[in-house]
Amino acid sequence: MKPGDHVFLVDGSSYIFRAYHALPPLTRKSDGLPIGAVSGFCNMLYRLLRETEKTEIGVKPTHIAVVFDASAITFRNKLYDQYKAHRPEPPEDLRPQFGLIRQAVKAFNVASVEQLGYEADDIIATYASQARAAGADVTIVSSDKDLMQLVGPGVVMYDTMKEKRIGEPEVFEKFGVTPDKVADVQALAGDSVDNVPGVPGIGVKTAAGLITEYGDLETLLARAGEIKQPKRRESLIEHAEMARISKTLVKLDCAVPLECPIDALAVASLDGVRLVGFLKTMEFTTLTNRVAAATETVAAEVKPVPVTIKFWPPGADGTGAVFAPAEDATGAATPMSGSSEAEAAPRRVTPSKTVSVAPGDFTPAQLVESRLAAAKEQPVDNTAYETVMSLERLDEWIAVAREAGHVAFDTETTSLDSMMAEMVGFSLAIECGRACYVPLAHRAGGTGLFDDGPIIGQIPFPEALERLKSLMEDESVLKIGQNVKYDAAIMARYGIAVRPIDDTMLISYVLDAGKGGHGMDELSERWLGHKPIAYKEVTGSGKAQIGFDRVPLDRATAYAAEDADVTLRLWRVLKPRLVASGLTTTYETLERPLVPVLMHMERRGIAIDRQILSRLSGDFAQGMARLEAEIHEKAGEPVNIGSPKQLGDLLFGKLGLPGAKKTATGAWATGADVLQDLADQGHELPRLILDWRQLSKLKSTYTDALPGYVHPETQRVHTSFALAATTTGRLSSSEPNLQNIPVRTEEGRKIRSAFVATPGHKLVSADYSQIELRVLAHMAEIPQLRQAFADGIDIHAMTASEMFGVPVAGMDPMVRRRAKAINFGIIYGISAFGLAVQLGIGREEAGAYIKKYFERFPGIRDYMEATKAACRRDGYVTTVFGRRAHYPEIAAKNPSLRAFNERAAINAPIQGSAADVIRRAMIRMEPALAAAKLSARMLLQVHDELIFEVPDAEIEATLPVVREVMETAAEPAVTLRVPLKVDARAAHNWDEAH
DNA sequence: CCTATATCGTA
DNA sequence: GTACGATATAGGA
Repeated sequence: MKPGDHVFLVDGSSYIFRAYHALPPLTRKSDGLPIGAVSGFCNMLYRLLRETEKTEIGVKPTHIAVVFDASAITFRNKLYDQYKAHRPEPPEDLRPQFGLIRQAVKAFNVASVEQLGYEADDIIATYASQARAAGADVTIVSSDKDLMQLVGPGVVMYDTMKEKRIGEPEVFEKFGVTPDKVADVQALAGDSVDNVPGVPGIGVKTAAGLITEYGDLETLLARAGEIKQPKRRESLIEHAEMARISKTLVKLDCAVPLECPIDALAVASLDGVRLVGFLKTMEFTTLTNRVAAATETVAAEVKPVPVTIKFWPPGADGTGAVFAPAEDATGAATPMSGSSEAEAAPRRVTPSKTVSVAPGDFTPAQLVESRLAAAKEQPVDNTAYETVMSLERLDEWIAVAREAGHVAFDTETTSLDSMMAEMVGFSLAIECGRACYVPLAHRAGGTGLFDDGPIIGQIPFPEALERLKSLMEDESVLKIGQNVKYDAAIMARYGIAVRPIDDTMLISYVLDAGKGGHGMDELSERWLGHKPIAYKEVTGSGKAQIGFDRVPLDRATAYAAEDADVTLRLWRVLKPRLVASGLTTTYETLERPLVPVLMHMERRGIAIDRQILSRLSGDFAQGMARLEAEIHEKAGEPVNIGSPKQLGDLLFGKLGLPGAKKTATGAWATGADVLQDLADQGHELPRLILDWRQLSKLKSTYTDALPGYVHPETQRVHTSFALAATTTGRLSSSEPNLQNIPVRTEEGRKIRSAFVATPGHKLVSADYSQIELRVLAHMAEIPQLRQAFADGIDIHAMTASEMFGVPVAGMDPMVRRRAKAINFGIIYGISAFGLAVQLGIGREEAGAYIKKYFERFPGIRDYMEATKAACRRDGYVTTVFGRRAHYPEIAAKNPSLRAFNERAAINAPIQGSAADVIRRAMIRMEPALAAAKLSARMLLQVHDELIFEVPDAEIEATLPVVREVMETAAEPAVTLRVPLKVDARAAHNWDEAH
C-alpha cells in the first residue's frame, strides 16, 4: 500500500438488501431460483472493476474487497441489547442469495471479507484508516448513512445505484454537520432502523444545530443546563447516558484486528473461465457475453460451475420449479473469507463425497426421488461423530455451518419441560454423517446423589454460548431442527433468539398429516430406514434414570449428534417434497411462523389463584365423602366408585338394573349416558354415582393437579401447545391441558374463575361465533346459511324454521334444540345413529330429519359427497387455505371403519379451515398489537378463542384491534362468502371474561 | 413398571 | 356423528 493506490471497499451486506428492494424481482429461467440481488451485484462489481474511471470517481481500484457482516452479535449488543433488535427476517427469496453473492465475489477473484463478531462497517472503517495512513485514497461503495462519518480528505463514498459520489458536501447536506461530527448527530437523533435510542424529542435537524452550537456531544451534555427550551433541556439531561451509549453504538471501530491484511486486497486479474462458468450457472446472458469478450474466453466452451444453494426458493405452488444441486464439492472447497487458502484449509471439516449435478437436471419430483434413494444409500453411523472439546474446534464447525448456509441442530437438556430444562450441550450437523456434539455441562461419575463435579475439558459455558448465539442468530444461516419450539424456548432462556428456522416435524406435518406421527424416531424409520438410539437407552428409565448431564460423553455424542444428523437427513428428504407437493406456502404461512408465537405464549404462562383451587378441592372432597357414604349405604357393600368394573358388577350384576350395555371389550358400560338413563327412570344410585364422578373429575384433573403445574419462578402455569398433534390442523395443549378447562356446569366454572389476570391487568377472551358453520356455509355455498350469517340471524332458529316450517319468532326451544343438534351433526359428518343418540329419538326419526335437512339444503349433501369422492381419489381432503388431512382408510372394506373415515373426512376441511383462520390471526396478532403500541399479551388458544392479558388502561384500545385481526384473518388469501364474527370481553378472571 | 381401557373435560 | 388430553383402575411383565 502506497500513496497513489486506490482502495475500494464494498459494503456487501447493505448492498444485498438495497439491491433486493430496488431491483425488479428476477428468477433464473430454468428453475425459478431467485437471483435478482445476485444479478445486480455481479453487474455492479464488474462495472467497479472495469469502468469506474468513466464515473465521478474517475479512477480504477488498485485494491478491492467486498465486506460482509458475519454475525448478528457484536460488541454493540453487549453495550445495548436492543441494538438492531427489530430487524425483520430477510425475505424468503433473498435468503439463498446471500451465499450466492459470496460465491460471486470469489468468481470475480475479489477478496471477500467477514469476521466473526464484527460488523462490515467496522471492518471498512479499519481498512479505510489503514489505507489513509499509508497515503492511499479510499472509495467506500455504499450509500449507508452509518458510513458517512468516514468521509473526509482522501475518503469518498459511492452510491452505485444512483451513480453518485458522496463527499463532504453531500454528507453536510444530509446531516447538517461535517463528517467528523456525524456520529455526534446520530447519537442525539437516534436511529429507528438500527434501534439506536438517541435522545427523545431530538431529530437530525435539532441535533445538527446543537452540535454546531456547542462543538461536540460531550460539551453539549456538560452544558445542557444552558439550553433555553425547557423540554429539550430536561430531555438532554435525563437521557445523557443514553446519548453516550448511542454514540458508542454509531461510532465505527477503526481498530478491528484484521484477519486479512490490506495488501492482500490487491486487484487480481479476472479468471475468465471461472467467472464465465459462474455467470453461465446464474444464466446472466448479457454479462456472460461481456465478460467472455473482455477476457477473451469462448463462452460456449465453458461449463456452468456447480454452486451451493443454501435452501430452496419457495415457489408458490412448486409446479414449475426446478432446482440446482443443494451442494457440491466446490461449495466446501471455496474459502469464505479473504484469509489465505493455506490458513483456511486445515480449519475445514472434510466434506463427504457428494454428487455434482448441473442446474436444471432435476424437477422437484425427481429431486425427491434422488434424495430418497440417497437417504437409503448412505447409512447412519453413530460411532463416527466428533465430541467438540475446544473453542477452536467449535469455531471451525461454526465456520463450516456459515459456509454451508444451513445447519441442523439439537439441544440436550436436563428435562423435557422447556421452562425447567438446563442446557447440557448441543449438537450440529452440516452434511449427512458429518455431525458433532458439544458438551457443556456434563458431570462425572455419580449413580447416587453426589457426583465428581463437572467433566474437565468441556468448553466454558459463557464462551460456548457466545459462539452458539452468533450462529443461531445469523440471518444467513438456516437453522434446521426437529420440534424447534422446544430448542428455541431453551435457548431463549439463555438469551438466544433462533432464526431463521426450518422444522422437520412441521414439514412432515404439512406433508403427511393423517399418515402417522411426526416424531423424529418415527420419521427416521419411515424415511431413512434407520432406528436412532432411544433416549431411554442412554439415560435409563424409571428409578434408575439419570439426567442427560450424567450421560458419559461418548454415549452422549452418539445420541445427540445422531439426532442432528438424522434431522438434517430428514430435512434433505422432506423439504423438496414441500415444493413437489405445492405445500411450501402452507408450511410458510400456517406452520413455521407460529413457532415463535406459541413459544412466547408458553413462556408467558397464565396466573392462577391457588387459594380458590385449594378451597374447591376441600369442597369437592367433602361432597365426595358425603356421596360415598350414601352410595355405600344404598349399595349395601363397600365399592370403589372409581372402578367402572366394580360399578358394572354392582349395578348390572348384583342389583340387576335394566338397560345394561357392554363396552367394546365386553365389560359392563357405566358411562354417563347409561347412568343418566337409569337416573331418569328414578334409580337413586346412578344419580349419586354421576354426582360423585363429576366431583371426582373436577378434583383430580383440575383443582388438585393444576397447582402442581405452577412454575416456581414465574408463579404461573405454562402449558405446552403441540403444533403437529392433530390431523385437522388444530393445536393441542398438554401438561397441563388448558384447552379443556370446565365451563358447562356451575361447579366447573368455579375452576375457570381461578384463572386470573395479574394485578393491574384484565383477562380478555375473544372467541369466534359459529366459525365452523360459517366455514361450512362458505365452502358448500349454502344460500340460506350465507344470508342468515350476513343478516346476523340466529342460525339454529333459521335452520329449524327452514326444516319444520315454523316462524323464528316465538319458536319452541325444543324445536331449536333439535335443529342445533342437526347443525352440529352436519359438521361431524352426520349419521342417523349418532343423531338419534344425541337427541334420544329413534333411528328412523333421526333419519327422517336428515332427509328433510338435505332436501332443504341440497348443497350440503353435494358438498359431503364431493368431499368423500375427492378423499377417495386423492387420499386426502383440503382446507380452504390448502392444508391437507389424509385418510388412508377412506376406502376400507370394513363398513364401520370406512364410515368413520368418511365422517372424519367431511369434518376435517371444516374444522381444519377454522383452525387455519385462528392460526393466521395468531400470527398477525403480535405485530398488530405492536403497531397499535399496545402491550396486550396473548396467553392461550382454545380452538376458537384467544385469551389475552391486558393492562387495565389499554382494554378499550385493545378490544377493537383483537377483533379486527381475528375477523379479517382469512384475508387476503381467502375471501370468505360469510362474515366472521368475534365476541370479546374483559374481566378479572377467565370465567367472567368468557 | 408399563400399557390398555373407560371415562369425561373442552371446542 | 368430529377433534383432542388427563386421570384412575386393572392386568400383564
